[in-house]
Amino acid sequence: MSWSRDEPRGYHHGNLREALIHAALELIAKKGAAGFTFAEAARFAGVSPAAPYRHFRDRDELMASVALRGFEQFEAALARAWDDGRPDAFVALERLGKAYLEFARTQPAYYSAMFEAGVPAGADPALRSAGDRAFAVLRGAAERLCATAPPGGRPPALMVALHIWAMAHGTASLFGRGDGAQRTLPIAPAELLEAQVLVYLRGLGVRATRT
Amino acid sequence: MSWSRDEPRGYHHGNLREALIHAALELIAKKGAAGFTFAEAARFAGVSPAAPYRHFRDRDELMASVALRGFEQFEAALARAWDDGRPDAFVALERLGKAYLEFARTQPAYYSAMFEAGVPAGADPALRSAGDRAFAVLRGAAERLCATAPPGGRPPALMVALHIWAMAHGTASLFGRGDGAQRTLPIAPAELLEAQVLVYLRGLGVRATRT
DNA sequence: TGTACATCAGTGAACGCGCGTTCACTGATGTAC
DNA sequence: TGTACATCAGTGAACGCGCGTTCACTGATGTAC
Repeated sequence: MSWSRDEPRGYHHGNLREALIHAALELIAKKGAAGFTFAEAARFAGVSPAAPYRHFRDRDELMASVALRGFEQFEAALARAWDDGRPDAFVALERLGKAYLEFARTQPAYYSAMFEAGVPAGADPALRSAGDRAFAVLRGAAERLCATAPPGGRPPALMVALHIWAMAHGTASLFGRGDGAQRTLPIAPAELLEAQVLVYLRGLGVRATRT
Repeated sequence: MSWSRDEPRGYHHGNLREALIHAALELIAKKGAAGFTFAEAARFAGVSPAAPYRHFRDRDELMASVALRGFEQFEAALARAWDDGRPDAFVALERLGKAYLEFARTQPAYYSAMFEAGVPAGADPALRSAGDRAFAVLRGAAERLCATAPPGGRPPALMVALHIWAMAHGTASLFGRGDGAQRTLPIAPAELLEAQVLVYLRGLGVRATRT
């Protein structure tokens, strides 16, 4: 980790924008999305309190950049897990669900910047489209699943995608966050989500090819 | 609304504790759980900044009281909707889902104090048990639903209750919050949740008696 | 290759502000007799 | 019924603090010639 202040550097930081985003992540992870200030991010990055203004209009813009970065990482993680539905859609979907929870658990700072910090999702077009791209992975998975249903009885893929999103997000934010303060369960969140999705798929009438 | 400062009053407020909780709600609703301060709550209630210390140790304790109150209201709303499973468990469950979303939509301040504001759910025993009582309504509903399944094929009620909670919470926090900043949908959140729960119940193998 | 200069990232000092918290106090309420 | 007194909710002034934001500045980088 080369973002903290102990690295020697010259007058110019070199990559302050990046460093501030990392500082924000670190601070959000440590103290929650609420307790993180512009000045503190500057201090963490080892620059004067005026320096961040060269890169972000204000705290909100920095927060939006964190959320944007988060959506990009999130999309990458989900796409990697989905792996274009290999070897089949059901196995891949299970990986997708696990990856969703894994992201929420290991990257709580990103996750709360994306979904909880009150960043206006619709306002910033870049942020919106990054969110859309992440959702597109779920959407693609839903389409593949729906295509396995008998013709005539195919559920609408968009609806299925939204349902899967709601199940994953609900499970993640109620039970699967990395930052403690959560309910304890007699079962791991990943298993809870997996069972839930299996029941749901059976209800949809698509057949899992798994044993 | 008799909690704001314009009401004349004597030296003693009479019900400052209550007024501060209402002030907190109002401010959370207006500016989010993050942007609400102890001093502002005092100002809103029309008392000096030192007065709240007679009733709450600090901002966190006030926040926890808001969450506690929220869980009580939430439990009442859910219990009212469930109405002990009348006329049958499936009709009552649909009402329950609608009531869940309705609460999240119309009481976003309570909802975020309960689930998002970082109030340590496990720490305060009163808070924890209020949360448990609210969950017990879902749990009871799940038991009634599971009882309609053929013996031998009954799913575990606790799991079903957690699944329903995750679906409702996921739908509410992604799509159904009253404070804007949310994704827009081609379908109302309540319908989305209803469809999701119906698919899920079919997957469980319990039969809806509805047409 | 060297020099002059434009650009711009980061400085550091300064400011006003509102917050959290404390303190000795004041005035209302209720209770003992 | 009236008086004395204990209790305690709320006052208001005060404090130190960190934040957000501005400003004229300084020093590093890179480019034109």
